[in-house]
Amino acid sequence: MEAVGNLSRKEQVIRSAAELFREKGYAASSMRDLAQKLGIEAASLYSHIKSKEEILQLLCFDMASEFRKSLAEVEKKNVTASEKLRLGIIGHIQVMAKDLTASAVFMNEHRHLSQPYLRDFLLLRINYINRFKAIIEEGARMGEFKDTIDKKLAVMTLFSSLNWMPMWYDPASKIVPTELGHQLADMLVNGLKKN
Amino acid sequence: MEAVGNLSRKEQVIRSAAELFREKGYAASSMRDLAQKLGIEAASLYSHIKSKEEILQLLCFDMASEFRKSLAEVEKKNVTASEKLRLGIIGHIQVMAKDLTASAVFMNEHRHLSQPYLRDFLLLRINYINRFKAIIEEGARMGEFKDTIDKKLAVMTLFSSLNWMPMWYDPASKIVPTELGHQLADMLVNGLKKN
DNA sequence: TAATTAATTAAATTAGCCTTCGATTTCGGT
DNA sequence: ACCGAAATCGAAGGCTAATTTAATTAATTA
Repeated sequence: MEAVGNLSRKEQVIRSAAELFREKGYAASSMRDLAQKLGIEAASLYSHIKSKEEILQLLCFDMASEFRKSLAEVEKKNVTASEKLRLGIIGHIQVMAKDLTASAVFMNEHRHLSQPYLRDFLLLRINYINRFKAIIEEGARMGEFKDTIDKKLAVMTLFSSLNWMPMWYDPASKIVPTELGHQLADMLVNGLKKN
Repeated sequence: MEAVGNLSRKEQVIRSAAELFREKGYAASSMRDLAQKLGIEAASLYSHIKSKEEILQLLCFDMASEFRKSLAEVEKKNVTASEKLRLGIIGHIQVMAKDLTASAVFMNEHRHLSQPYLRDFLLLRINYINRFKAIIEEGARMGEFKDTIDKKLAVMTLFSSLNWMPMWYDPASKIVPTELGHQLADMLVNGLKKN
């Protein structure tokens, strides 16, 4: 078997699993459900993946890697904190938009990872959040943002807004991801700005 | 048995279940887990509740009812759209703060309701969202808010921010729910305002 | 064509699940 | 001390779960 058509069989399995996990949740999704989606028997899945959880691991850590790449690019730039925040938000949205299904799984199902994967995942996540928090703190120091606002509250509100996007955004909608990113950045960054 | 101490046995069951569902998710929580939390056998639970799902129903619809009550109060007031939105946000936060555990379950686990409960739940929810959307549209009409912003985007961003609060807010924190509501309302309403 | 590899399957394993049932214990009120 | 209701339990029924194993078919390579 080679990478026929577009997707290898393994990739097909993972993609179908992502859809299933998003719809029903990881714990409520059975390997039989998944097999049925692909028109094969549950046992056949195990030629392509090691376990149900391996699928979840691949989905979660691949998304995490994309997010980190995007943020690293933004951090390099030499711009104001407001602008850096804007770019970070737009980047985050674009990464999600590339795979809304995996994004939804990443966000809602990561807790079903077993140790030590769960711990690793949460460490990546807290690191990502803290880097956004650092940008907000810089903005406050530089006088761009109000300093009356609690920084943890600000960054958590930001991520809440971003992370729920895959739940309601319709890729067939008139508003394209880039435009969505800009509007979101407008709302969220302006909410932080002075005056 | 009467309403001894503070909580009836049934209320204890429901409260413990809420904690369990929040931690592990509904599908991954077993009735044995729940029984163990209470120091009894799984079979004993069925003297207090009809089924596992009944617990979820009670949690979800009780929260829904609280949210609706809060919003109805706000809608009565004769104030600007901005102020109405602020009050709506603060009310929503306060309802959640009264029971963070149930709020988290309400938000993340409602999809495991079976029909027709799921349908009813979603109808309540869309109604609630639309009433917030109406406030935002009023604000745009009255010139309080930018009209460049997509209304669906605005209201979804709002709810995303609000609904994730139970996931990160620490009730032992210095910032009290009322203050939290005010700060959140500041960030989110200012993000919508003109200029 | 023959050999090798990939993909699939049926069947079995092991384990857990929710729920029901009948019997038993607990306990406040009389 | 006794009654009745509430609470609990042990055992079992009936399912469904993830995964392993051994055997079979399909596809590719040489």
